[in-house]
Parts: sequence; structure tokens; C-alpha cells
Amino acid sequence: MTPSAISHQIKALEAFFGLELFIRHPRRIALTQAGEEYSKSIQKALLEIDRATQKLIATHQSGQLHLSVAPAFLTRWLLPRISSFHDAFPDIEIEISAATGLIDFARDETDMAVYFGTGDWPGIEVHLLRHYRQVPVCSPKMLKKPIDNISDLLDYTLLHVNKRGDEWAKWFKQAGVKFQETKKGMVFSSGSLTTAAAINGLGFALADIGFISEEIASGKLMAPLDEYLKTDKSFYLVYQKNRALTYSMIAFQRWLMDEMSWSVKEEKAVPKRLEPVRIENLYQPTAIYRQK
Amino acid sequence: MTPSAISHQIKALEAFFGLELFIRHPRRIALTQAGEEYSKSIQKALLEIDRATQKLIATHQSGQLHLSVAPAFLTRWLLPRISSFHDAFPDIEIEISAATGLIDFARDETDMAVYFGTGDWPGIEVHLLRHYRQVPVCSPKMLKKPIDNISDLLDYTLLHVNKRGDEWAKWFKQAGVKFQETKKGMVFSSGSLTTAAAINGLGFALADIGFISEEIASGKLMAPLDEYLKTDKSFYLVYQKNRALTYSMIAFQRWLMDEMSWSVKEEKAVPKRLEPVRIENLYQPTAIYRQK
DNA sequence: GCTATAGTTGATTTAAATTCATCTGTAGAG
DNA sequence: CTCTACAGATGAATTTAAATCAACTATAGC
Repeated sequence: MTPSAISHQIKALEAFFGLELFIRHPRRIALTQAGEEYSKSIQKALLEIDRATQKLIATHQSGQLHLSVAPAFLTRWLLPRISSFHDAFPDIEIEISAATGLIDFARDETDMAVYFGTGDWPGIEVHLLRHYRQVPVCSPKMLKKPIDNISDLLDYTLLHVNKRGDEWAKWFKQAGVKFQETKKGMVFSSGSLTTAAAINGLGFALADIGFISEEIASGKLMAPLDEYLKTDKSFYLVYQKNRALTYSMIAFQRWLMDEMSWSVKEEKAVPKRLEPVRIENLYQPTAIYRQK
Repeated sequence: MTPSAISHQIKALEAFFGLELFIRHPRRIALTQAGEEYSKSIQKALLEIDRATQKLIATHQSGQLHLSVAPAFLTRWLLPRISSFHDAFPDIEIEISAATGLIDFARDETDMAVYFGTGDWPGIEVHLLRHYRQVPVCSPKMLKKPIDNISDLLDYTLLHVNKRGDEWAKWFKQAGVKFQETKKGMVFSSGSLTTAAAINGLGFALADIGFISEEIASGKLMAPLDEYLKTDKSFYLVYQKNRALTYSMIAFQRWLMDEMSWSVKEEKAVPKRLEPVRIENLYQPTAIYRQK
């Protein structure tokens, strides 16, 4: 809402009435007598509409929250942290379902969803949570000697995800190292399986840095290199456009965004130190949901 | 405002609140409890806005009416009839100016204008008054013998308007008669001069049928042929878009439209009978301005 | 006499509202 | 019991309104 928009609207209103609602002084404007009176009546009426709207929103606030979350995000990020939200808002009843497809918010009960993709979904409200960035991880037990430079990786088995066969090639290309797979790689059907394989010392997997903080903290995995694959996909919080947000939705959005900002800071420290800071120690609820 | 538009708006509002405002029955809809309550509050507020708006419009109703009218329309059509308007609305103070150019309604005092042209003026409210249609006219004294068919015209001098040299050619083309001017024509600088020349027996002029009813009634002119030149230009009543019409503007518009419809009916009878009916005898004020 | 800023303006872009064409289901007629 | 006509819904396309952008004006305060 720019000053220009307001100026245009005032001008149109004055043209409609054929009279001046404002007196133009060089660097300020003041209401005319007519404008003053009209403003008072209109404000009263708008307040009435606002009250009725607020009331209607408030009366059907159920304290329920229906979420639909991308599976990987749900199991690796949200579930480990959701108790923090539940502690902050014990009166909000959460119902979470895992889903990969798009939600038809007009028909579905779902209030909010976490999507994974490029963010180009028309007709819905989209908020970026975090980029999906991959880093090579392995079991510390597997390393024969420290990884000093990127080409050292080629001495190990690389774990691939079926249908995402070019991820390693992209990663090497971005790292500026010629990729010529020497050892025969292994292929799995999902990202969670390659990660599991890496934990079991089968080789290097590409894992999203935010999804393995626990394994790194417990020493099951390590990320010896500080080189991310910047994918064009990300995780997004989405919900129906132009809908009145319930108290529960506002609370969840704020909590999620806040939690995410800490989570992202934490990730940035991971690759070098290999020791993620426990979330519990860092989390500070904002004023918005501290109150409850 | 189609039912479709309302359906879309209701749907959007329900999506905004996340609840149903209407119960859908097969062939009718009814408000829900929530919808009923909301509707009541909103209607009250809208009524408040409407009252304030009506009041603001009413309080600056001056009873003045500033008109800007195309010169030919003003002198040949409006002025002979304006007393009828003044009689019907004696408390409306009229100020008329003749002007050919476009009005900047945002800055000008002019409330309404009569434009002559093709009707493609963006950003203003445009109402067609009547098409500009030309018919050949001459002085009854000049005719040597009755005009039976179109080609008989070529025996007479044709009176042209400077800068509109192709009017006669267009007229003959539309009439389906090959146009080969035999006598040398005469050229004048405006339509009113060619009409004056025709009255004085100099030849045939092309005149708008609505502008010569008085001359035809008094026998100064006659229109022996029933063939109009359908031009792409017309007279339009125009005013600023999206402006609140004052009482005076509504009164004038209704009077003008009504007067015009009688005037047009009358014209259609002219070419054959050559005796226009007096306007005064036909005019019936509509309920809208009969009251005052 | 500068400089920064409130407000304006016209062109352009963006978003919202409306219409169009089509469909669905049933109430009421025959 | 079927058939027709109509209220309402729907998705795509169109039209209209609103917001932004970029550029400008005039002056208040330094």
C-alpha cells in the first residue's frame, strides 16, 4: 500500500462527489468540513464491519489445526520439534498427515501445508521455509583418513537415489571438480535409504543438512565438506489465499518461522564443527506465542 | 451483475472465513445461523455508509447545471427545446457553453456535455443521443418538377461543405446510384451555410434531418428523398465516469433522453410527409421529472 | 540556496471482479 | 413418469479496478 495508491483513491472519491474532501497544503493535507463529517460516518461503519468479521472469525475458532506435511520434512524436521509447539500451545489440537501432492484448500479440511517444490503454485499463499541443500555425509567409522579436498570423495562409494541419478554430478559440477565415478555406486529408492546406508558405512550419501542434525550430533554421521548442492527446490508453508487465519494458524506459522530461523542458523555451523547445538538451548519463543 | 458474479463472491467469502454462510438447497439457498448474524451487521454498516454518502451528495446539490454542448446541436436542437426543460425544472439554474473539444471533467466545472463524434472516448460515461444522418434538402421554390428518383438530383447544383468533400459521393454510393456531378457544385465552410444556401434556392444541401424540422415545417426547406447518409458519427451525452450524479444532472439526462426519443420518432416521419409534428404537442414528461 | 520529504501524476503492471459458456440437479407441468 | 425450465455452480476468459512504478512539484527546515 503505497502513498500513490491512497492519493489515487482520494482523487477518485473526490471526483465521484465532485467536491474536495481534503485541503491541500504544501506538505500536508487536512480534511475539509465535508470530509470530516463523512470520515466519521464511514469509520463508524467500517468499525462495525470489522467487529462483525472479527466476531465471526472468533466464534468458529476451534483450537484445531489440520496440517498436511511433505513426508521427509515431517519425519526429519517437524516431528522432532513439534513437542515445543505443543508445550507452548497446549490448547491447540494438532492433526498432521503426510502428503506429497497438492491440497485443494477449498474442499479439504487442511488449514496449512508444507510443500516441497519450486514454489510456483498459483492461487495460494506461499512462505519460504528453507532451501533444500544437499551435502555429502558418511559414517565417521568409514573414513580411512581425513577428507582434505573434494576429489578425495571419489575414493569412496557414492550412494545414489533412484530417479535422481544426476545429483552427484550436479554437486561435483558446482564444486568445480571433474566428476568421474571410480568406484561403482549404489542406488536406493529414496533419500532416507541412502542416508541409512551412509550410517551403516556403505559410502557417501547426499543428505539435506537440516535433516541429519541428530545423526551428526550423536556421531552416527559426519559432513566433512562444506559444499552444498543448491537445488531449485525448497520447503514452503502454504495455505489458502485470502482466507482469515485462525488463532491456531497464526500461532503455528509464527512458531514454525521462528523455529526455522534458529534451525537454519544451526545448520550453517554444522559442516565445519560437526557438532550441532541442541535446539532446546537456543529456542526463544516470540512475544506472539510466549503469552500462552 | 450476473448470478455468476454473486456466486463467485459468496464462494470467496466462505473460503475467507472457512465456513459456510449459505445452506445449499437444490433450487434455493438460505443463510446459515452465522450468515444470518453476519448479514445483519454488514447490512447495518452498509446502510450507514449509504446514508452518509447520500447526505454528502445532497448537501452540495446546488441546483446548478453546467453544460457544454457541440455548437450545431446547441443551436439547432437544444436551444429550441430548452424552455421545456426550464418549465419542468424552474429551480435548476442552467449554464450552457458551446464547445467542440473534449472536456477534462476532473478540472472543469462542467457537469455534462454533448459530444459529436464516433463515441470512442475512454474514461467517461457515454450515452448515445442520436446518429448523425444526412438527407438532401432544398427550397420548395427551386424545384422545377417533382423529384421521383435519386438521379433526378444530378440536375441541380449540389452544395458542399469544405473539408467534407466526399459526403455527396458517399450518399450516392449508399443510395446505389452512380455519382457523376454534372452541374458545378458550390463549397461552403460549414454545414449551417450550405443549409442557408439551400433555403435561398441555390441547390441541394446535405443536412441532418433533426436540425431542419423547423424549416421544413415552415416550408423553407423540403426533403423530397427518403435516403439517409448513415455516418459513423453521432451525438452523445457524456459525463465523468464514476461520479455521483446530482439531482440536476439526473433531471437533465432524463429530459434529454425522453425529448430525444420523441424527436427521433418525429424525424422518421419527416422525409415522406414533409410536415413535422410540433414537438410541444407530443412531449410527455416522465414520472421522474413530472413531479417538479 | 540546498536537501529531503509529503504529496501528486500518468503510465504500467498486477490483481480482482465480472461475464461467458457450460453444466447439474430438481421442481413443477403435462 | 418424463420432460422442460430454471436456480445455482463452476472454470476459463475477459474486463475492470486498484496498486505500483518512475518521475515530478513545491516547500519546510537546515
